[in-house]
Amino acid sequence: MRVSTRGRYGLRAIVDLAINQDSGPTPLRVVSERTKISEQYLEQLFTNLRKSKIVKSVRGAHGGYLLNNPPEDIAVKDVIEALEGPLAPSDCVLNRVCCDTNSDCVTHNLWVDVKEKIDNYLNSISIADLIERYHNLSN
Amino acid sequence: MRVSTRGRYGLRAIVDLAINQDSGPTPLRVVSERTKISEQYLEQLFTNLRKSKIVKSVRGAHGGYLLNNPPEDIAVKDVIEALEGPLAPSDCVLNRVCCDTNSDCVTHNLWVDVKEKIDNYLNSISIADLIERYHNLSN
DNA sequence: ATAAAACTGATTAAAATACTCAGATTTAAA
DNA sequence: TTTAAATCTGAGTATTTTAATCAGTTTTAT
Repeated sequence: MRVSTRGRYGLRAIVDLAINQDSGPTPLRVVSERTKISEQYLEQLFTNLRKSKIVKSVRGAHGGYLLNNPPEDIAVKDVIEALEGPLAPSDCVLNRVCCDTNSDCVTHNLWVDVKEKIDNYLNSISIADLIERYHNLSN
Repeated sequence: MRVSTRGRYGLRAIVDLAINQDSGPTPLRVVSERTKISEQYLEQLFTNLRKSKIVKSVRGAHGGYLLNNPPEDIAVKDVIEALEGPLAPSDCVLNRVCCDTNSDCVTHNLWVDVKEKIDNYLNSISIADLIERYHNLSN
């Protein structure tokens, strides 16, 4: 039940962008320095984030990435799904094929419910929430 | 965010045992026939289930496995943890090392909270619940 | 004795993950 | 108009994890 590095690193990168969004587009070189995530891996992740409209890019010199929406309007779930696809504790949650018994599976609805719980929670937390909660800890 | 086949198969096997618990110890050969899970893979899984006291074994001819507690008292979480270890969306939930930035990580508490949500839910559902809900569907 | 079963530990094949590499394209600024 | 900084693209690779098998040994009812 792990979230892969794609999702975890990508989320940290988006938080980094959010914290520094006032100073114009941020190049991945800078995100990489601050987060210690390799620039080339970030490039791969940002391809997905751009296609999912989480970020927009500015090409060429002095370019970089910007959040497409204010941090309050970006849910953690949006970021994770952009990078990993739909969350599924079991494949059967997506394709309905649970097991090889040719009967309805006793555990199918459990996995559907688990997905729903996680989806709801990750959808209820925004990037702004993450940053705010983090700041409150230091008080 | 997937539960591996260990957890998913193991859970189905435990449900199978629960449904047939009145007829004495069930050999894995029979569980294998009913669930279509390979007997050898089941053996591997039941080693963990026995060590975690979810099941008890009866060795020798006419032996097999029995649930160690009534299905009402076995939580789905117990079974999954026996087979996969503690659930952790990110390793940092278990070992506290989140990222390479040498500062507290903005996302750490998110993963702690996600673990807690899933743990609580899986702990609230018993094997008896699974079976009951399944039967209610067929009405 | 024999057969049925649990038990043990090693090994292997396949899939997923976590990256890196080698460039091509775009664009601000010197 | 060259240069450098950046995004963009698609492939390639090494590692790790997962899923499963294999080859036995031990226990016990009949």
